[in-house]
Amino acid sequence: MNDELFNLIERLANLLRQETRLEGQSLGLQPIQQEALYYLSTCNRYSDTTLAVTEFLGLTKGTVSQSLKILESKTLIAKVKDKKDKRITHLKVTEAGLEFLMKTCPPQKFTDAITSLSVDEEFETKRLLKKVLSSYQHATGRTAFGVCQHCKFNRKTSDGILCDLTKEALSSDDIMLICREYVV
Amino acid sequence: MNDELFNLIERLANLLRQETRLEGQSLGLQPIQQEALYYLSTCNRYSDTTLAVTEFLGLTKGTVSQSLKILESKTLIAKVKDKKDKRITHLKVTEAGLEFLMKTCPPQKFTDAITSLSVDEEFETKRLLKKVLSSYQHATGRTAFGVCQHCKFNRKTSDGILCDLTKEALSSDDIMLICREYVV
DNA sequence: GTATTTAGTATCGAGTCGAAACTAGTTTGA
DNA sequence: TCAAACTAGTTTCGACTCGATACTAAATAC
Repeated sequence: MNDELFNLIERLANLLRQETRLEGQSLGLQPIQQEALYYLSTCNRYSDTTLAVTEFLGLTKGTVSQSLKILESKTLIAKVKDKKDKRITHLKVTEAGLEFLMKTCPPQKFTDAITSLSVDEEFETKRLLKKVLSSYQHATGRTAFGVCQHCKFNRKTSDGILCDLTKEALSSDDIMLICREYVV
Repeated sequence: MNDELFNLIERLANLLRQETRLEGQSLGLQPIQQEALYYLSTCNRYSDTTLAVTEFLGLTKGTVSQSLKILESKTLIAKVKDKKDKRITHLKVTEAGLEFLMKTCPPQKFTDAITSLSVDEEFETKRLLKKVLSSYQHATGRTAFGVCQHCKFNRKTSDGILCDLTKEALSSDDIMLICREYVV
């Protein structure tokens, strides 16, 4: 069976989606809305826009705009206009949004299931899946979405950490977040 | 980050879903319809019913009934009434259905991406994901859906292979398929 | 021989989705 | 400099997903 890996990922994703659907019922949140919320809690200030969410989820911007509108109406995120570029709206996860994520993400039973792996096995699983994801993203020509500190543009200077792309200073918290401009 | 593994699976699944959506356009097939079709091509005669598909995909039977109706209307599957139990309808993948799956499943770019793994790595990835899936299925109390020949009820006798649950004879092709009654 | 259970279908309303048309702000370049 | 091209985001449309609920028909229980 050459398609076993495909099958395994699909099935894990189906279970995950199902549990996510259940977890979202308390607030009336759909799985995709929770995914968007989760992404927004992990990304940096260059990547917290409608378009970045669109790229991350691999949907169209009209669709994503709808989902974000619902998240805003439930006050799980807040829209903040960009100071410099008035076209851009930053999406900030609110306290209520973070609280929801803390409770539900990742789903409890998934976390339980992971404990069946040893520490080494868990590490190895992550490493292997990262490799597959990276190749797959490359094959589909999609934005990579990596962690800031591992990016080509991330530069440590005597004054602190700098993004060579935006020429802005970055804090040690900043560089832990996901960036849509990530380049290996 | 404790939720890294969760994130990786979600992202792989999103990419997969996107490519599946694209592949399905030629026949106007939605991702979930393709998943049902694919499942039906891999399952045995005890597991090719609406209810089995429902359990496999983790949805409700009403929803699945709709998707299967569409697959039937496109003559990708055919409904065959069970001889013994007239409530049961078996869902058989047609030639056209198999042809579509051959072309599209698993998606080409995913298959390409897998080649970035060595043979050993691919084997190890499968082993680890199987372990996670198995634990996760157990945690959620879902049907296991395993391959017939590895099932507790599968018994090799001098006369051939037997299912101890249904007491029916199985062929060597039969025991390669997925069964909803699978028990470790 | 009625009551319960099981397999599957039909219908509803809320939400997802892509496509396309739209507004508004920014950049480009003659 | 200022119109054209581009970019970020929204709105609307129609097809589809999804769970919930109510339904039909057949099998089983007792």
